Amino acid sequence: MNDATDRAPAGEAWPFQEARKILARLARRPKKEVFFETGYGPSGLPHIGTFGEVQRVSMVRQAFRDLAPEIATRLVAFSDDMDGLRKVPGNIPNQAMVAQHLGKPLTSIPDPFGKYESFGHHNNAMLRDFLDRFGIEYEFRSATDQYKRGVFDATLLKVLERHDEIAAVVLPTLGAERKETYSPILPISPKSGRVLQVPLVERKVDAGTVVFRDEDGTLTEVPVTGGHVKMQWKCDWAMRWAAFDVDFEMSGKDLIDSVKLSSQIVRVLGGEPPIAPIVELFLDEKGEKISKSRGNGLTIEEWLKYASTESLGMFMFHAPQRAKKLYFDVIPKNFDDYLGQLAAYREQDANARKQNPVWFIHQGKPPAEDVPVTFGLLLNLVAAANTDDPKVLWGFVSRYAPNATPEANPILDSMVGYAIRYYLDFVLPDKKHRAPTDLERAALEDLVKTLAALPAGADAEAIQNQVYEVGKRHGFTSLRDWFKAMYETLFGQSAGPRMGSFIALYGVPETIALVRRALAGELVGEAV
RNA sequence: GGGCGCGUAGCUCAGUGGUAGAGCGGCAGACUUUUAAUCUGUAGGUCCCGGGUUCGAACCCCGGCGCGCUCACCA
Repeated sequence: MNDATDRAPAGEAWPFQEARKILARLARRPKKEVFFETGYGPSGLPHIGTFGEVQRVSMVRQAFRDLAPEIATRLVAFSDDMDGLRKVPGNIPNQAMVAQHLGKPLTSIPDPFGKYESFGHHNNAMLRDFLDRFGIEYEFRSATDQYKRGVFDATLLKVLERHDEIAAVVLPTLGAERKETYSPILPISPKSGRVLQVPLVERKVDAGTVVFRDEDGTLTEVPVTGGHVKMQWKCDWAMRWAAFDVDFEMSGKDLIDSVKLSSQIVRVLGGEPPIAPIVELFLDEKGEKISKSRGNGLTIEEWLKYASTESLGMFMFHAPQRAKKLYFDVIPKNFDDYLGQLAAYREQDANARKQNPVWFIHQGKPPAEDVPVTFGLLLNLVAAANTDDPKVLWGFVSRYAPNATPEANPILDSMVGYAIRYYLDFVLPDKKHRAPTDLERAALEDLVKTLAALPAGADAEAIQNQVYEVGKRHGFTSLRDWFKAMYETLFGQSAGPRMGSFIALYGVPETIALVRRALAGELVGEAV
């Protein structure tokens, strides 16, 4: 139907390669709309892997829209909020209350935070807030809602009908103990509300019901439709694939076996598995898996504190099938890679642009801003300039890029903000002001007088000369020591900016005040 | 045990069949009447090993070696 599937140029960006697989799937199963799914477990808050998955899927969607603009697409963020709670998370309030509801669907447990209709609703809200921050276009669906509204009913009845075939697929993968009680259908107790992992006593295909022993031992019959049962999770996944006819869903390497199993199950249900690429996991600095509970690696909040969403997108774009270390040092590199690609984009033709990461990151519409300095340079600059004031930092930036302004260069302006946060968190804590020696004290007092005597509007060069003269007058063996003394007593660092430029930007009266504070001993021990 | 990934400069890594690269670090220099920054130049590789395919292989195939992750209970 579409010869696009036949031309997959070597070296083409991976989202296009995935999109072509979707086109091939469509050729086998023609339909009007393509369904992209990302799934979310109920436990825990969104993390960097969550973001990576949804952003990467968006990139494939972007490529697909380019290949087949006539076909509608839908990206569904699906929350498995009907899952029974197994253990109480350690990071929530009201643990005792939640503990009373173990085994129940998350949407049947009161919100321990007291804000939402249920714990599940709370987690869903967190997830949506999270996704909304990135401007990613998606549609949210709740498992509880979909089960109850009967969206899955037809497929659930098919599961009931083909129960034994599904069990035959799953059983060989289970341990001996679990085999005894296994059923892909988990009834929800009408009495306790808990999701039960119990053997089914009877399956009534015609009636669409199952019979099981409830927790109190009484034989109970419930329909498989309308949210009275929940599917065991691998089957749940497969059932969803079948019910929605999902075309594309990515997953981490830890789910390789689950993808295989669910693919088999979806075939039993008469469906076809989606294109389901496996991506590698994120590793920390030492090459170990990033885990929320261990708190290693980098969180998404940390990344976004020091760099932009787009730079994170750059990280996510590159080689998803490769394990990547995610720790602080990779941020500047990805930021600068992003800026480099953004600059290159403007010079590229239409074909080259579609291989450029920024085309995917910005959904085909990257900004046109010219960013004259790199993030790496800014990080150096902010440490050298020794300031947390954006105006001062901008002053230094202007020396490199005379025409840049915060208004005309919003990306650069945001970089200034990120650099300052970096300064506050990494540079400032290491600052240690020391008291001046007698020699230095005399020179600093001289500096105050000299600066005060300067004509109004003295430029950086003139100030620099005067600072230098002060050093000469006070017999430093090397003038290097004089400047070093100023950095150590005024800034708490052994290195600093060119003094003339700094004073011109920072202000002569302000500098005098700073020196006086150093002389009075007010800076010693500050900002540790 | 199964699966997946990785192995390229001192470090971190790009590089999917066509002259081995970048950043950082090193060294030398320029500029700045300090430093940092900036700029220029430069050194540094058995592309893990062995075979194969090819006119041509870091890249594709086969076989090794090494490192790491992951699954096997639950989701």
